[in-house]
Amino acid sequence: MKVSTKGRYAVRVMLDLALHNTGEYIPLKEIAARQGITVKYLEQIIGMLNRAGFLQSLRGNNGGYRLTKAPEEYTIGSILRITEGDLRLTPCIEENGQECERSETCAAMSFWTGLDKVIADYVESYTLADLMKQAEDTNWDYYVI
Amino acid sequence: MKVSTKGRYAVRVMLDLALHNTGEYIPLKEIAARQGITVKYLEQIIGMLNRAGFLQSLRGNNGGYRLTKAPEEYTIGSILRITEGDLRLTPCIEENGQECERSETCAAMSFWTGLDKVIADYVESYTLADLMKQAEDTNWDYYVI
DNA sequence: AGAAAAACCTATTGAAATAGTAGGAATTCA
DNA sequence: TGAATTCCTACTATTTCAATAGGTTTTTCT
Repeated sequence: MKVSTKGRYAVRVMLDLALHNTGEYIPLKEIAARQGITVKYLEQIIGMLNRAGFLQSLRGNNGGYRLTKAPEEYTIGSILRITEGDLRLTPCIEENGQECERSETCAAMSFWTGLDKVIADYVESYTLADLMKQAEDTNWDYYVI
Repeated sequence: MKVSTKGRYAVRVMLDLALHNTGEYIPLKEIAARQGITVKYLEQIIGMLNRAGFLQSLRGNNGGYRLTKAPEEYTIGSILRITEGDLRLTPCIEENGQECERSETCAAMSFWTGLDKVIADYVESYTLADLMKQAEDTNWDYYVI
């Protein structure tokens, strides 16, 4: 019952791109250095974000990545869902909408679906812009973020 | 990012004990049959709940388990924590209170700790008594719970 | 006393998920 | 052409998960 490194790193990468956004493409090498994560591992993660349309990329020399939208438009939930998949803690309801066979008689069903809802509501309530604000409120740029 | 079967089964076992509570000891065999889970696997799970003081047990013929407290006194969170351990989704703060090395500069820290808090608040807000009510509101006793 | 029924204990196992590593192909720019 | 980059996908080691398994101990009933 943990968020994987992929999910956490995805948030860090997106935040890094948001904080260092100049309109130019930012090479993964720079992000990896700032974040202390290998380029190779980040390639996989940023690849998922890119294929989801969250980023624009440019190959070759001077290539890299940049955001396609304003930071306010990325909820943390949407970022996590790219790498973690569905964020539900229980398989009461599958992604295809199919319910657990016990659902008719399951007294815990509403507890679990309620739990999934508070999580979903929370992660949707935060955006990249909120995290940027957090970063700017602290002395983030004196450190390696 | 899923609650394990141990956690989910623990809730079902506790609810089963609460719904079938007569003051007598209930053998695991009965619970296992109702829940469709093997006795052997449930032994491990109920053992954890028992060692945590959530149950009274009696060995030997006519032995079994029963609750030690009133259903209102068991939060679902407390049950889940027995089998799942700490319910935090991220290792920002360890169980021993030690913080992640990045915590000083981590802009996502308050996001993650806030997420853990909404989860903790939610799971503490539900008790076994609430689930019993859910069970009784539906036609639970016509089915095998 | 003896048999049966239950809790109790802990090792083992197979499968899946996690957290990367690795090697190279394709693209772009200078 | 060469360097820097993205892009793609296979592989691997470790850990976690979900049980299974094989017993030992305790208690009650006959």
